[in-house]
Amino acid sequence: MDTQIKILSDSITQNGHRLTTSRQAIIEALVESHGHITADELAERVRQIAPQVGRMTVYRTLELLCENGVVRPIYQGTGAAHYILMTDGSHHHLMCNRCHTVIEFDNCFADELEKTLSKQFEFKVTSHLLELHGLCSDCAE
Amino acid sequence: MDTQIKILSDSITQNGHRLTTSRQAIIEALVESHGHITADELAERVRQIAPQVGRMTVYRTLELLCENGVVRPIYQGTGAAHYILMTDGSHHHLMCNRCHTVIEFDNCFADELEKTLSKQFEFKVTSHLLELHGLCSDCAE
DNA sequence: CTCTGTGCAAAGGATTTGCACTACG
DNA sequence: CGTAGTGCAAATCCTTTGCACAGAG
Repeated sequence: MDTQIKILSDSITQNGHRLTTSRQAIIEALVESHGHITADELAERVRQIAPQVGRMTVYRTLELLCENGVVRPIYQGTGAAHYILMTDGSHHHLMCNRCHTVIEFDNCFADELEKTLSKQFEFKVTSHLLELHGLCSDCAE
Repeated sequence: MDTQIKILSDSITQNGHRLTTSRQAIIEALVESHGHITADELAERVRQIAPQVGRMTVYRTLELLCENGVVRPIYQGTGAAHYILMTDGSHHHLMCNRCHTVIEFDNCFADELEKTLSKQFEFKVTSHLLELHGLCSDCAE
């Protein structure tokens, strides 16, 4: 089984919720999309593998995954929330302030910082999101 | 003049836009709020110092400031976007996945990373947002 | 004067809620 | 069996748009 699917599924069962077939389909479609997707777009994808799943279930499942800290909604341009996967415990991207292009990158320098802050604020840190903002080469003219 | 107000104001004029009295009032109210505020809440505050300013102008000014990279909308809990100030070139906070409490902290370790990535992706990085996620002491039970 | 910015009202979307029904454990 | 989950439709809330007017340069 795909590691990400397992992490997302486990986050649901570990919090005392049921892993229904609808939720499984949603998780599967979400992982396949690699994130950066809106709830509606995800609902669309889910319908292709499980036509009976309604938009509402997608919204509610995403909310649940957000609570579990394995997914995070962000503003990417305008309008609807885009959901990104936090299953690796971190997510890093560059975002253009003008055209809202997103470029993901890998970097894991914040592990130590997580520990320090966990103690300082009595906060159980489980993941982080690092967004760098600026202008892409096109928008910088 | 307050440094943050100056940075926000300059971001408007430097991009060829006008610094009207409405925009000045919005910027002033935004800085006073210290960010983490919704557009509607900000409009409310603005009305207290400049009653003629409409909600629309607040939305449009915030959008402008986002384009300029000095403000960033984030999902903080549910519903409306919360706007945070990026006037220092960075913003760091902890956010609880359950109750959405936010704790800000200071840290500037990402400067070098900004330079590296700027070159690697031909991206003019001007600011960053680091969000650590997890559970606050209350929600961890 | 000209063109950007503003305000209103209405439109357009996205998200949430209420409720009866289904199905997992 | 009982409770958590689902789906629909409606409601609600947030954001955007169209347009005529005001104000800055």
